[in-house]
Amino acid sequence: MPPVAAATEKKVIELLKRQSLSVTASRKRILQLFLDQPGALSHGAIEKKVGSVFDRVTIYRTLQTFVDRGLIHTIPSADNAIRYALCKDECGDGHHRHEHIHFVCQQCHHTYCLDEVVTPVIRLPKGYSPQQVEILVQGKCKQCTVSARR
Amino acid sequence: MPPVAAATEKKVIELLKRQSLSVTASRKRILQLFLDQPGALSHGAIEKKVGSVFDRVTIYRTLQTFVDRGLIHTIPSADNAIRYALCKDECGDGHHRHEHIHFVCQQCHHTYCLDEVVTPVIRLPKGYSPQQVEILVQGKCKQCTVSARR
DNA sequence: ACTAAAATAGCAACATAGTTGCAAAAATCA
DNA sequence: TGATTTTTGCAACTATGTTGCTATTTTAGT
Repeated sequence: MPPVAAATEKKVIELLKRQSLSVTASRKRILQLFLDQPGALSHGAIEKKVGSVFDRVTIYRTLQTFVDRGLIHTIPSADNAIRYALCKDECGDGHHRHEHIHFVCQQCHHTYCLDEVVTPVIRLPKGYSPQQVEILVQGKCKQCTVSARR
Repeated sequence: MPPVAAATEKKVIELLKRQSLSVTASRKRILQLFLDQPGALSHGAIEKKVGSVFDRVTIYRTLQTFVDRGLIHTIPSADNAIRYALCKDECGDGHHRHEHIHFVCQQCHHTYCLDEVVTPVIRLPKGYSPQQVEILVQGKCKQCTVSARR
């Protein structure tokens, strides 16, 4: 058995049905990509992984649908490439609840959701009404720190 | 006298010279844009403001130069449009020191640097070495909260 | 102030990212 | 299975960002 078990098709289909989404080849494939690895993916990365099996537009629309249904969430970035990552169960149709921070490795450029790190409460000046807080930490990830030590 | 005094050309030229940058029309104009208003600007917004006086490429390169010299900094976003804002004096050639958070208004889409709000220290799991922390708060800004009350 | 050297701007061409309308194909539901 | 609804693929388009090259401007030395 491989270290990271591949998501079974059954599981993927169940996830889609739970969101009352039609089960299509592109949705199955793209959702599986997210389940099979821990990090975040950009549209470009997905396009590379699935090759030319699906149209660019289909990928854009699939990602948008997943975001709308609360299956994945977007991660802001400083390099003009929006990344997407799986949501926890608390997210659903039309709403997202995320308390975790995002970590971007400056070496391997992977993006991680650090669920164990809770976003602190930010006190704003008068007049500003916060709705959502995004925390983006840049640095060196676990893997890259380890491999640098060798 | 207008409520917000326009940055004088003298001041702009001095700022550029302090960074040992050649004083050119585009640099003067773009730096002035930043000095004349409190918020952040995207490349697109700058392009609209300066009209077709300068080439798109020139604007890109000018912004990049300003970032390199520590005159302005980039603000990550969730909508794939990098914004730039003036730096404080502590930033310089090749390095940026920012402790403030960024606020994006979901109504008027302005981006503000809230210098009075200090970024909290984030404790990461083992293995992750943080280098820089970006905090992005979305919500309703002062202006929009006030005008909604009327 | 003039000139040579260095830096910058503009142009063209290209690459990537994202959107929209519409017709064809596929998925759902009865 | 067949009708209805949803999704896909295609074409075309807009926005965003980059690179190489040449012309122009700026700077610094005289």
